[in-house]
This record gives sequence, C-alpha cells and structure tokens, in this order.
Amino acid sequence: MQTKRQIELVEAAIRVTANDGIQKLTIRNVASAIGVSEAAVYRHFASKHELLQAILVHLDSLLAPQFATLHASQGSYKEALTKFINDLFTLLEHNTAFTLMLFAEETFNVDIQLKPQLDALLSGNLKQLAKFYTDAIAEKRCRADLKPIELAMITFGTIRLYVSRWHMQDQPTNLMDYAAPVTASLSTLFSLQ
Amino acid sequence: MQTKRQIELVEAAIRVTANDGIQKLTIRNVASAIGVSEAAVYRHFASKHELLQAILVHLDSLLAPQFATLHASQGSYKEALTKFINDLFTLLEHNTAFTLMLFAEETFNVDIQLKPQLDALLSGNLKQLAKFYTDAIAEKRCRADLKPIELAMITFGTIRLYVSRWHMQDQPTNLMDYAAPVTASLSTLFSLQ
DNA sequence: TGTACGTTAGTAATCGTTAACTTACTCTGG
DNA sequence: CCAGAGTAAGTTAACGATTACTAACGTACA
Repeated sequence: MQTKRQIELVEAAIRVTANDGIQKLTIRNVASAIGVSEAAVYRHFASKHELLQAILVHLDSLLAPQFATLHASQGSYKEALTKFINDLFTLLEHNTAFTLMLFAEETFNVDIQLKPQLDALLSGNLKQLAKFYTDAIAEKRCRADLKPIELAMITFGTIRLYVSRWHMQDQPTNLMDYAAPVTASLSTLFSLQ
Repeated sequence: MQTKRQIELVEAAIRVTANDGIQKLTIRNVASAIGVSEAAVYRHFASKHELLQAILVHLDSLLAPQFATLHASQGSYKEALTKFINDLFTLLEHNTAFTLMLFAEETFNVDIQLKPQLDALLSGNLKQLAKFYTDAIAEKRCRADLKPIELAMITFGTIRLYVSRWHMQDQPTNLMDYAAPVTASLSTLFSLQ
C-alpha cells in the first residue's frame, strides 16, 4: 500500500535515475527533487532498500498494462504487435524516465537483495509476450516453427536494443521513427508465408 | 599504450564491476583486489575517469576479435553465425566478468564523458554484424526483405537478452545450452544458409 | 493530546584524490 | 667498477565532499 507522498518520492527517484544514472540515485538527490530534506524521506521509507523496492513495484505497475494491451487487441497478429510497440514507444518517448522500465535488471543490480524481484519483473513481461505468441500460433496467425518463448525473447531483445540506441543518441530524435522498422521487421519475420 | 600493471588494474576493475555492480567499482576496491594501496592506483591512472576509459578500451579489444570471426569463416553463413555465437558464449561462460562487454553502454553510463566511446563501441559491433548480413544477402544466402542493420539489431538484441537472463539466474546453468536454440532460431528466421 | 510530517544538526563510513616519504632498480660519469 | 643521480612504484596519512542514516525537536491538525 502506497501513500501519495511515497509515490511522489518514487517518481522523483525514477526521474533522478533516468537523468543522471544509478550513481546519482541518492537520498539527498531524491529529497531535493521534491524540495524536502533528506530526513523527510525517512518518514516515508525506512531505508534506501525499501525505496528501491518501491521503485521496482512502480515500474512494474507501469509496464504491466502495456503488455496487457497485447491480448486485448481484436485485430490481426500484425495489428496487435504494431499497437503494442507503438503504445510502448509513445510512452517511452513521452517520458524518458520510463526507459528505466525496460532496463530495470541492468540498472538496479546494485542491491543484491533485489535480484529476485528483478528476475520476476523480466520473467513476467516475457511470459506475457510468450502468451501472445502462443495464441497467435494457435490461431495460425504466426509461424509455428519457433517456440513462443523464443519469439518473445527475440521481440523483447530487439525492442530493448532499439530503445537503448535511441536513448544513447546525442541529439534527441523521435523514438517513434524507430517504431515502424521494428514492427515491420518482426511482423515480416514472424508472419506465415 | 598500456603497461602490464595497467592491464592488471583494468582486469581487476572488470572483475569488481561484474561481481558487485558499478556502485562497487571504487578505487579502494580495485586497489585491494590486486593487493595494493589506493594511492598506488594513481601511479598508473591519473584519475578514475582514465581507469574507466581504459576499461572500455580493454573490453573492446576482447569483443572485437569475436566479431571478426564472423568474416573469417570459410563455410556457410549459417556455420559462421553458429561459430560466432558458440565462441562468444564459451568466452562469456568461461569468464563471467566478460559479460560486461555486451552491456558496456548500460553499465558505464555513469561518466557522461564516456558516452561517445560507449556509442562507438556498440556501433562498431553492430556494423560488423551488418556487414556479415550484407555479404550473406549479396550471395543470396539470407532473406533480402530486411535491411542488414535490422538483421544485426535483431541478432545482437536477442543475444544480449539471452545472456542477460542467464547472468541473472540463481543457480549457475550452462550458457552454452542456449547457443543452439539462438542459432537455430535466427538461422530459421533469416533463411540463413 | 497525539499523530503525521517536517526541520536542523549531527553520526560513522566511504568516496576520489593528494602530499610526503620510502624502496628498489637503472643509467651515467669518473 | 662503482658512487650518485634519476625514476618507477609502492607506502601511510591525511583532505574535503558525500554517503545512508538518526536523534531531537517543531508544528499543524484530528
């Protein structure tokens, strides 16, 4: 159960990390990001570890609905995948901080105790993707010579690398410009001949 | 030009980072990893920034030959890709610290001044992969409806995610067990011969 | 009156870095 | 051949800044 203030702190922490990297995710920086003292943070989180945990929960709650859209779609496999990637990229482009969502396991491997949660987060997302492909294969809308989990790994891995490259560019470009190629490539590869 | 001691320090730094995360990459930890004082480190690197730069150079020198094997092969393109992935996974499995190679841009985005080098490292690897696919397409041994750079992104993104998951597992499993599925999936998708 | 939420002002530990000094080796002139 | 100068590479001991965290206290509001 999260209070308003806790959510504010978590969002501030995500902003700090996305802007300046995990090294700058300090209690001091989070506190000053919402204009309070360091000690005030400890009124809401008992330790930095608990703040990190809350960040992961928050990121998961943002990412999960995105993956849920995969199943909600009524159209063809290609349309569903297109909508998923478009929605995801729009979200990431609108708020760069959300980029952290995709790379949580890379970023937060600081606190060894968070490992199980990080693993669960990634595994959950992959499972959703795999389920999407399982359905697509069952309905003969997707090639069946690869396992759903393999299709999911390829999809997620590819998306991550595109986002990673976009995030690394100097001049800010449109992530959406990348969306079309990714969708086109994957749906071309995975569709039935 | 690197001295022996510099290389020792860089290798120690890579070990520290791979084991405990970038937060633990401190001069103190690197120094004690080779059994000297902190001040001794500064006899070989003027600053932590220079150590970080040297790490990137080192990682690149390890990874570049791996990518070079793509072009050296005499057999089919499928065999070349198989050999590349097998060699890469063997290397990563043999020395877990090398896993950092694949995720350098994620790990070392601490020092903003390193960004150009990180970008160059990733771009260089992708360019090698793209060249491989360019050749394969030219000889009609790979599907031609995707651009080489897209094939390269998919390949590298997929490899990274497999390695990432393997690296995150609790009980140590064999990375090599994933090599065959990855190779099979990509060859099938790309009609690589 | 008590609880929620803030403050100031500290703590010990750790960060990157430097100063001053020691040790061991090599090069060079008489 | 060998004294002495120079240098490479280590040491201890500190520096100011920053880390996560805490104790004691103030204040608004039910």
